Amino acid sequence: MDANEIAAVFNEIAILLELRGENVFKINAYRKAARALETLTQPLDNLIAEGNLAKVDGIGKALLIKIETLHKTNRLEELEHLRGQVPPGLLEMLRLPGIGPKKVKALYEGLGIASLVALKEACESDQIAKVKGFGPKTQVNILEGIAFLKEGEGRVHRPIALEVANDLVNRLRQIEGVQRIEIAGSLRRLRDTVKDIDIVATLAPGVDPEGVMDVFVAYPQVVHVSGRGQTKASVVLEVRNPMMLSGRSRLGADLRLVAPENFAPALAYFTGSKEHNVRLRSLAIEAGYKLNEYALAGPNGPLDCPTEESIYRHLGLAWVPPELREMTGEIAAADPKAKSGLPNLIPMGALKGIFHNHTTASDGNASLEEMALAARELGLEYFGVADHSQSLGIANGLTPDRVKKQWTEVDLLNAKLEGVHIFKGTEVDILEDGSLDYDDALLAGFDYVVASVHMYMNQPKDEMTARIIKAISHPSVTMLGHPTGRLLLRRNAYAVDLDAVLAAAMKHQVMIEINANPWRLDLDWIHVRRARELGILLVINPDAHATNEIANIRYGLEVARRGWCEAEDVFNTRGVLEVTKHLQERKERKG
DNA sequence: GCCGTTTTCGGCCCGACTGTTTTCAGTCG
Repeated sequence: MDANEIAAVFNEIAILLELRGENVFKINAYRKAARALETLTQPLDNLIAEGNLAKVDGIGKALLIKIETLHKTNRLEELEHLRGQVPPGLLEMLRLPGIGPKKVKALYEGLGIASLVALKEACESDQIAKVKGFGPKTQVNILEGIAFLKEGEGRVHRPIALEVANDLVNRLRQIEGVQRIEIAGSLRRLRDTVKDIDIVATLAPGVDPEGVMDVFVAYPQVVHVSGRGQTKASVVLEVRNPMMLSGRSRLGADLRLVAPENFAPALAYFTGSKEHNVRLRSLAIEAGYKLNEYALAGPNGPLDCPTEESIYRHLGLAWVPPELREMTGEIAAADPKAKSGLPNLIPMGALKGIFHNHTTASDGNASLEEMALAARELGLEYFGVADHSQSLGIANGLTPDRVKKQWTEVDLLNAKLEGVHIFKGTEVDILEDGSLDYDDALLAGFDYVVASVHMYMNQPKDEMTARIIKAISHPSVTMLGHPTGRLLLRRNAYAVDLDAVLAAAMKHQVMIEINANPWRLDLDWIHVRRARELGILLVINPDAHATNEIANIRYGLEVARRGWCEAEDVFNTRGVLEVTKHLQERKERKG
């Protein structure tokens, strides 16, 4: 097993121990070790070979032996023993918001409930409220939680699906006779979560499709083959998913084999969205054609469509990038006669720096220097440090004294490092009443200020809205961090009137963050688009807590593209000189 | 289970919310 797989085992052990009511500090030790494994700076093999694993913080004698056992044998007796003692249904119950190990244990021991299905029935027949420690409110919350989980069921975050899809496609591409092969579907449209993987491929004439299908269904992560024919096969994959308590998730994958001349129509068809396709088909009919997954055909047979561009061209349209095919105005914009055409989308490598990042000073796991160097390594010109502010004790937020020490450190590093400039920032907490977690004098000393909500997320909508607007009205605030607080497939956005917030951001010339953490992606694309239309400047930030999280900016760029952004809509496409000038002028103006 | 110029036991980021109680346990970040 590699480090990530062992980390998943430790996380699973932690959950199982929790359900058994074990010592919480022991449980935390497993979690801490898992996190350490996930963020190793050296390969696990080397650490073991050189006997340096025990030097890693959080890994002691007992866990060292377990790591070595798992690494060597892929098995751990303790895990199997624990799995045998805890009904698997308890793990899914833990996914309910507001339900933790103690409550699950109480329900299991009190009513014998060991699955979400049984729990739902017990709620509906009013049994739960009778258990000690539970009441009518909890019963309602459980039912709402079950409904929420259902909604997200079967969807996985983009990086998880993308990793396995790329691997699968690379494997299929190596088969002799496979000519063109592409990922289609929502993955190609850059959606933040996906339900399944769609792959379209063509074979050279005379190649037997069976051989390709054999490889597809024999892919190691396939756990179920739900269909298999000459042109289409469907499987269910089991993939590693750190977001799930079990560490695993299932998602479907479809492979479609088409004749070479049908490739472009098939790719377009299976890319979707369904609504976009429906509109394209009706345009085809208006033009006297017929469009389906095989061809765009006229009265005299199929038209030559070797590329997607040619299909759109036959319909009198410019090619629409897949990420815009959501039937939100893209077809009208693709008309050459349209007043405003399709956007010139921000290129994937367009960012020159980042602003929202953490270091070991708060809750990051790399030093300021390590983070800045990692940014430089990725070709960025500047790195903004924005550690948490003092009230966020859980994240080791910085007191004013520690802020000033960090400023000194920044100055020293800027004198020393070449090729990367460090900006002094903070992720200051927006307190319950909308005031900020540092005084005005200190705030004025930063190059820029990211303001974010981390506490009191359950405020009523009008209070939350007023709170955020008050915060971004503060003259020192440069950008609003993760504006809605959502966690994809995990937690909904908090109640907030986002349009009112955007209007205030516009008024006060505050930037809005696209948080590129792939588990957040907050602001979402639809609101990115709205912000852009209002003329609000956006900023893409990784919210990195480790050096390897800086590369997450790609997911933020994808959201920006889905939100129709061009390079000029995003602040950090600007170079270090321009950014410095902008931040300075802004401070002088707001003074 | 980890960690230690507190060195082999006794701590382990901790404050606030929610829903249940009638002073608090469980959950969350």
